[in-house]
Amino acid sequence: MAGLTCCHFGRSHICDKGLLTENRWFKVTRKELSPTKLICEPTVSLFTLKQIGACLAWLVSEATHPCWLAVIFGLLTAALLVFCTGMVSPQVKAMDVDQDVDSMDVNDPPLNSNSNDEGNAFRFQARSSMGSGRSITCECISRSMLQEWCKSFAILHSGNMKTMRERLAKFSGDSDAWDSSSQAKKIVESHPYVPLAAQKLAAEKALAKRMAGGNLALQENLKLTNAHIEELNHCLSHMSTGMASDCISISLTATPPSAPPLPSEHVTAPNEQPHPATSAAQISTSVATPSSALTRTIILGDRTELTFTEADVGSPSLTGFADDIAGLNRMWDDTTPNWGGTLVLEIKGHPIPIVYWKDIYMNSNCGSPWKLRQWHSMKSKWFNWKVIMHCYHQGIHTQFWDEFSHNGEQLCITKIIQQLSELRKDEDQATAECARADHPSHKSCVEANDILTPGTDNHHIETSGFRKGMGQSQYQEDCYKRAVLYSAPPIPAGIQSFHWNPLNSSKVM
DNA sequence: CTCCTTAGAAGACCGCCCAA
DNA sequence: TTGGGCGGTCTTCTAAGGAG
Repeated sequence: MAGLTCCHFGRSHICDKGLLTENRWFKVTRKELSPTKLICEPTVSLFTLKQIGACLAWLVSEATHPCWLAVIFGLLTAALLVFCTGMVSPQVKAMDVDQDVDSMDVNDPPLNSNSNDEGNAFRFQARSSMGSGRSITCECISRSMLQEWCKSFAILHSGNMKTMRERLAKFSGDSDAWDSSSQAKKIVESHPYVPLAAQKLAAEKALAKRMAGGNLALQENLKLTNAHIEELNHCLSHMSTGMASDCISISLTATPPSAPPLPSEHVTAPNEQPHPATSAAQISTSVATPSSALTRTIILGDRTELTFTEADVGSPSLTGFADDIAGLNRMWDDTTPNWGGTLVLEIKGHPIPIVYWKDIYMNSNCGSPWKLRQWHSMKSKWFNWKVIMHCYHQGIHTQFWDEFSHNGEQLCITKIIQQLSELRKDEDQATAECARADHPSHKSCVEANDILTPGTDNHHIETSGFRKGMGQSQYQEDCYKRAVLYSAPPIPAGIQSFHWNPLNSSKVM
């Protein structure tokens, strides 16, 4: 692969020569696109516009000639025109029909029902004359609504939400009580029964309607935009010197694509042949991008080499692990035996361990940052997870809970994070004390004391070491060295390393 | 209904890096 | 040398849930 960039990825050091430390690879490449992926796509989708955006970003970065800037501006205008005139059709995915079914909010079990949602959902049985033996699934009902329903059914409305859900579900199983309730009638009326077959049929019709191409005005706009883009292409082909093949090639029609998009994936699992080239007809979106597209490659814990583009990376998961640290542990790192392969973030169907997320979303050491905005919104959470997992892996997990329990009950995640923060501060102080103790007589010790005393205005200076991205042990070493530098020139020969253990804050030298 | 607790989001802070 | 951007960490705020 051309342009391979050597970089540091998490705990591993990667270069084009191979694995340096652990079995983590992270490569940034500009992947040559296969000719089959240059086939024009038959409709304008959001994905297409994203591709155009990617092209423009590349062009801006490459443009050195004023004419190029003019072309870029023209393309931007075209993209805006496409978007603002409502010509953008949602990317058609295989799930579309199911999504339409779900949107009906009807009664058969949701097609995409997820057991994980059970905690927030309950089901009215409604096996009575009103409901014809069906059930109604209610999700995301607020506490106040639950209380209101309980009151209207003359059942207890105290307790937590789970209790109320259970009471309501139980109540709905009593057909006599259910039938005699006016509130039940309202609920049934607000959830009209539609058989599953009818749901699917309606969803398919809605999908077909969406894909039908719209009205004449839309068709006209499409033609106009096609003309604009063709014009731009013409300019590009004349202007480009040595880059004739890089022109943007887009064809717009209002006809639906015949198949889902071809992913820009390049996955090579161990002992597995690369995916054969998919036929051009299957490409729903394709822009003949500049001759190369930025990709990254990670080597997963099972040695699977996963190459992906920014477009392959979805939004960060909204997942929280407030009451499921064991679950976090299962999703954190695929090189540990705890890895559960749970799919929270996936790239090309591969579950991505959380430990990789930072570099996938953002790592600018490996090229330009991706998903910077998304990463900013989650980096704080990710940092907390990292700290928790670091501690969780210090010993056996029962030790973790021994430390972070109160009266036999496990602490909540907020408390754990607070305690870990306190532990870090204690460690800072211990390190500073250690340095001062090692060099008590130096004339600069007063300065060292000022700088290395937590709780003072200068404490931020002390903690900055850990902030600058080094691990905790590295930070402690740095902190120690800083103190030594302020007090005496050489670092004592005996010092080799510090091992940070939040549960046992001892310094190993 | 009110108060307390908690999780999560957002952004502030500060040092490091790097290009000009 | 300097200033802007970035990354890591911490703090604050808000919304939702729990409990009396």
